[in-house]
Amino acid sequence: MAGGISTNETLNTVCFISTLIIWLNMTPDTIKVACSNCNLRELCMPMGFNPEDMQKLDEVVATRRRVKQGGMLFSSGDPFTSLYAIRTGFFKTCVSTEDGREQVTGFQMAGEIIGLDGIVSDFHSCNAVALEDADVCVMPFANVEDLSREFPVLQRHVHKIMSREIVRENGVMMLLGNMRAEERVAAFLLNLVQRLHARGFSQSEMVLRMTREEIGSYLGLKLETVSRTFSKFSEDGIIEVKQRYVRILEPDALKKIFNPQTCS
Amino acid sequence: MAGGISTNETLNTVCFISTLIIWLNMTPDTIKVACSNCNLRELCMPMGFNPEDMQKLDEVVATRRRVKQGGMLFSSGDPFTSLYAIRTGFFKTCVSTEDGREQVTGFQMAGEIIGLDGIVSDFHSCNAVALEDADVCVMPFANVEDLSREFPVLQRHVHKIMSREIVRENGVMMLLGNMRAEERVAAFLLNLVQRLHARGFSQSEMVLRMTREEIGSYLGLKLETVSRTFSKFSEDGIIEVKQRYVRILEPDALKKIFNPQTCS
DNA sequence: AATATTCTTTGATGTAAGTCAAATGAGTAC
DNA sequence: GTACTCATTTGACTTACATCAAAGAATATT
Repeated sequence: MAGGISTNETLNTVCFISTLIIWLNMTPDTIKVACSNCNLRELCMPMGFNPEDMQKLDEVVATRRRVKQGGMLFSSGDPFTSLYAIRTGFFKTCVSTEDGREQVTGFQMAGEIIGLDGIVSDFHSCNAVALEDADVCVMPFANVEDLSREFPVLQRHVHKIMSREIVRENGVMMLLGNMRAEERVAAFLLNLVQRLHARGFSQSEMVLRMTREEIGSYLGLKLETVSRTFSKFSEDGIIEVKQRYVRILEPDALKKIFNPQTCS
Repeated sequence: MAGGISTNETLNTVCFISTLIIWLNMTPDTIKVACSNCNLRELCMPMGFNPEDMQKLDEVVATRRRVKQGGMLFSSGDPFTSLYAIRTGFFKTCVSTEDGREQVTGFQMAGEIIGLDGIVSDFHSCNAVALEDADVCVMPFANVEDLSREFPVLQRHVHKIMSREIVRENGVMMLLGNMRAEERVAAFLLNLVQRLHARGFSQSEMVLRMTREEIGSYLGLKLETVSRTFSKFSEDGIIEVKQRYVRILEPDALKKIFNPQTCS
């Protein structure tokens, strides 16, 4: 596999309306609480169900939950009960040591599943913090397991989600263990814009939802190093940066920094 | 959670005979190919089955496979078919970039499961290399999924194994992103000896199965730094090192280096 | 037993990223 | 509009670890 964060994850087309809903940040009340008519379905649920099975699948989601910016969806030590599918908003997950050092372990956006860390011990081992106002589907894990036994395609889907997280973390280990600052930052930007693009957003522009310090924590760098690397890329004409706004001017140059081999 | 690699994973007692079997490196022919009378059962299988269910569970394992030292159990790009339960031997898993940089993502020993990386894409994304002659149980993933639907306790077990791997990797991210060389090496030694102890080996002595370079790759350090850190710990009277042999003289000192808070 | 090979240790030196510090810019509360 | 606060940028300097190099052990090969 390509080292670091995968930059060629493919995804079924996400229809325009779901993009609109994300942009307009519609309140959950305006949308029926059911996977069967959720526009993010293809992101967090398996595909290829007949209508009646799809309705049974709606039982996975018990409720919705809103989390304000800065709020915690769950914290380290909380009893584990549910997985969460992000409908809108943006999260970070992080672990911390007793002496207060924090490591961001991931950034999650619409359609992604969080809470998998809690399964092994029945307690969460990391914090999930909303970096903007968010809306999640609460999926009690007991429901997930019950329905997984009934629907092999859901079972397979759950396994794939967990495996994908393992593979993603392998990539982060490669980043942290082997790559230089510029490679890490390039990989981070490419991965983020790729995931946003898969959700119907621009493939060249984005507004970062996290601080330089949070990016640095994720990448094993200090915030000053992240800032300097952004400035460097900007001076080289590879990206345009204005605070949280980032535009990728030369995607190939970024890919080349991240992985010199696969680019001409 | 404590940052880095967990150092207090508990485990049901592993009976003396399994230890003996590992030590004597008995050939698989001498042992019936069945989980129901496997001495490592409590490490890789769920507990609390009645005898008839246990026999059905034997169907998970299709065959055994031997891997010589230096041999590959699977490589990046191989089609994914099975998970593997290690019976004897010691593995490393690693990912690599096109330009040849390698990142060791884990070291696995008897009773541990490898191959989870292949589920998401139906292809393996890492290499599993035997660091000593090894013997594994081949568990076709189709069998695992079929039986998981039948036995909720197996389903839960599979989920826990995957979640455990995610949590372990979170800890490694903390190590790589936040910790200094001494902390990383201390965490590594404590984690390794703890897992060996859970398998009936000494809680203070071990013979490393990997090179300094492999340890360094796992910890995001160069082999010289690993060697120097070992020498430093040795000079400080914390450990005794003779090549691959390591004896922990002051476990509390090691714990204190890894995590200053939780020790007096 | 001799030789080659691979692994480990140790020293000398280099450097990428960290640390410290100060200025600037954005966002928010009053 | 002014005063805070918090995030970001940039510069000057430091440092932990990497790199380069060479010698010494252990293991494998002949």
